[in-house]
Amino acid sequence: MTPPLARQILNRTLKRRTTRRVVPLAAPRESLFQQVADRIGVGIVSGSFEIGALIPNESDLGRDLKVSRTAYREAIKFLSAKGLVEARPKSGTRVAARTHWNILDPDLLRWSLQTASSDAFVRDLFELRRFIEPNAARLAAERRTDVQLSVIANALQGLETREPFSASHIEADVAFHTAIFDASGNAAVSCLKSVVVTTLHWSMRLLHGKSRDAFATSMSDHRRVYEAIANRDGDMAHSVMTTLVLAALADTRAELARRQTHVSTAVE
Amino acid sequence: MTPPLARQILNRTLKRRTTRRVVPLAAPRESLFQQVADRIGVGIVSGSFEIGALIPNESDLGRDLKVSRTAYREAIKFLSAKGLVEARPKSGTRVAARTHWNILDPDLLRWSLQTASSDAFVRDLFELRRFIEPNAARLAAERRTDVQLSVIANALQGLETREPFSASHIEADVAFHTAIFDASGNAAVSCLKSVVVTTLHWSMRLLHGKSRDAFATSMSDHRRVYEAIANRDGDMAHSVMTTLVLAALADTRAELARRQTHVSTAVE
DNA sequence: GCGATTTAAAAATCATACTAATTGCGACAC
DNA sequence: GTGTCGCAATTAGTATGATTTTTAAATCGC
Repeated sequence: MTPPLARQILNRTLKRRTTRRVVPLAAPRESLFQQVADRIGVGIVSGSFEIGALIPNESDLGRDLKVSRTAYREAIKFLSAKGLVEARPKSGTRVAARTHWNILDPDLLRWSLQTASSDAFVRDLFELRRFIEPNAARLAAERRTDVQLSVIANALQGLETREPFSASHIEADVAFHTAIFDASGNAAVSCLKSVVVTTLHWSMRLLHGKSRDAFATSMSDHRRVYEAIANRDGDMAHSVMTTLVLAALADTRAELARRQTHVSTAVE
Repeated sequence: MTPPLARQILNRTLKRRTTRRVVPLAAPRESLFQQVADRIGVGIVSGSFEIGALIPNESDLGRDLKVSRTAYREAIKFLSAKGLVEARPKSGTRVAARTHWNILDPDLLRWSLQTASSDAFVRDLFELRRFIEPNAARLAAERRTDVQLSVIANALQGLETREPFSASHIEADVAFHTAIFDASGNAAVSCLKSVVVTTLHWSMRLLHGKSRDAFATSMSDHRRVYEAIANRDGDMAHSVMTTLVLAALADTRAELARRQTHVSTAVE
């Protein structure tokens, strides 16, 4: 008895195979296995596939999705590399326990971003960011090269000139924080930049257009971080970045709480 | 022109396919694709495959390893999920740039552990650990349940009763640090436990049998961390854990420097 | 030279056959 | 009834060949 819910979700929109495939206009043409991996990945992260649930077996799912076993299996291997699924002969392929998930993996974070994430997960990621990013800023202040500094400077300029809450603004924001991680000179710390990028996207989406004075404060904080790094003042960089992260967290949590209240009120 | 070095390395010991496969006595019988993934993974992490180097193409490598294209391709997908390789038609499958590697992935860390890691990488991981683990200890102190505390207590007892530098001692050490991450109540932070585990293994391997007084200090630090968590004293947990990590880093770096000196002297 | 077109190499996908491992059930003994 | 052993069914794993798609590079035309 395969879970009908899962199958429905998978079935919904995935492109059907045609002998001569229609070229989607100006689409990047993601590979087939990757579409399958994305779909199942999102399904798992979003909770449509419950923990321990069976993923429809190779022949069934393959037939439903109109993809060959090869594509299906490669998707599964891709997911198993991220700890999302575990396959065993006879028993089948199951969604692994959450503790096995490599939730800091960039793909997983991207999938999380696509789903309504739990409040707890948002908190966890912001908490981690708070532990990491101020230290990354300190390292950047201590170790940056001039070239790296100029990359940060460029991003800051973009941040200050772009229309607030526009797509190009968030792009500049991502570039700014990414540049700091790159300048930290620590490959392991740099790996966590995707955590920050994810929280940035959350914040922007939630706070879209709200609190223009909070926005102004944030801009001035960004500039002060830049200046600390330019002056090679590690302590200052650490301190200002801490302020910046805490402010972002506070705004985000406040907005989440507000929505939560609205929902509860609406329900009651 | 395929890189002969890489092929030699891959060729060396991988089990040859036989119609009726010899059962390796008491071996867990890793799947074939996983053996291939491990082998290539170690090859990449260790630097035997240089960045940007071509990995022998499907038919060539498959023939050399005596595995089917299926197994080879699934291994490649597994590795690409960790950002180690990138495949493109016509140009082939290449080792991705280091910045694309997900070096915090448990498998990657395991592979790194199997190879002589660069001094810089050891430093990076210890640095990250220093940023994370004290904060994890603080969270554990603030949020632990009684059950979680008892797990930490058990590990501590193991740590204090086992023979120093024995296999079961390092096992208890890993259990202690792991239990603290589990008690932090933050899934994202918990994901980084493998970083700590890796540094623990490095330390133990390097310091095997040396500095018995440093060892005694470390034991008393562990106990103080436990007590802080038991007393729900977050600041204390943070502070003692910082001391503990810094001491471990100092010991490890001193030993690395000593060996480095010896090598240089020998060479000159 | 520069852009459009062709070409070829390699990965991607499909289909199918076969192998191996694991689980679960049922027979059997106690 | 309870436990153990062995068989059979199910499912993932492996192998192989054919075909399609993608893309880098070479070629051609201007």
